[in-house]
Amino acid sequence: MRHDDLADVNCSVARTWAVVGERWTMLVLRELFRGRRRFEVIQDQLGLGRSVLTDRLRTLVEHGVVVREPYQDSPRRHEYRLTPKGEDLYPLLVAMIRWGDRWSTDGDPPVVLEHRGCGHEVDLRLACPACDRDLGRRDVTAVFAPDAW
Amino acid sequence: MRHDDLADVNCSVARTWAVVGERWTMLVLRELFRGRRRFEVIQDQLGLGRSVLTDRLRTLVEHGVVVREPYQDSPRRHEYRLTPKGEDLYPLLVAMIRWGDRWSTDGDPPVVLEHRGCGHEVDLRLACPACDRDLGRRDVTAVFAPDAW
DNA sequence: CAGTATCCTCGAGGATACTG
DNA sequence: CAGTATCCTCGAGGATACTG
Repeated sequence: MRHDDLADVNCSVARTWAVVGERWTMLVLRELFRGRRRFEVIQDQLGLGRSVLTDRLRTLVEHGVVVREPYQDSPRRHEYRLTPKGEDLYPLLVAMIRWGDRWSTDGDPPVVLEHRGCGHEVDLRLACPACDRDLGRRDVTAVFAPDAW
Repeated sequence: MRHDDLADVNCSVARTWAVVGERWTMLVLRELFRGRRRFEVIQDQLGLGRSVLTDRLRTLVEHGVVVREPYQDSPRRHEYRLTPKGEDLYPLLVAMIRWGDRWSTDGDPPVVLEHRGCGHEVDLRLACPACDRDLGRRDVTAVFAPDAW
């Protein structure tokens, strides 16, 4: 199965993977969440190939996760910003950061996500909006559609 | 940068990516979370190459995410199960499923995660354990270590 | 600065046959 | 059943030069 074919599969994991699963994509998104919006800044920070960055950004724009907008004329310059669909990837990014922080073996975590002001480390929780209760993994059932992969 | 080099970088996103970022890995984990533990079952379900599955499982074992355990003798057979470190990837999987469900354009979502019994769709929330409050993205500050990438 | 174009290499993964 | 071994192809990404 090719990478692009993942988008056509009836599986939420695979479809999300089709958008964010290519190499560098999550790192590019990390930069965008940090507020970095310029091609050159992101390329400098990550050190990936220029043509790769061009491709990743174009893919993100195609999927509606990022918009490319001019911020000056003559010469025309563009910047990249997250759409609401892109902002909604924040929990996914947080899940990755939290897991990496929790299980990386050596020393201090590279980044801590703090509740602004309060200073405590934020948590990611499974909850039921109806019962207004936190849930564990065993409290959750996955209900598959008949044609789900 | 090669895939394996991501593990050595001081970035929680990159380190997590070093474990789960290869193609098929998240799908293999999905199968394990569904309770499928046999090589043949997973290979049949996903249709990936046998040698690829061998490699992905070995990598997961090396990272301590999965254990390989005998479940019968003569002939010796093994099965794969998540360790606590692996179980802790559940929020990441849920984040992917929720995003895919929310933003995939066509028709019914392939899978819905329900609160067992209650039947409502579960939610993934950012919270502060100290204040016991739900947080939005703007309530969170990322504090980077001096040598963070 | 913000890209695009081109070239090159290496590795990823599919297919298949084989083993205990 | 649960893998390993081998072969082959294609694509991913690095490096570099070029453009407006």
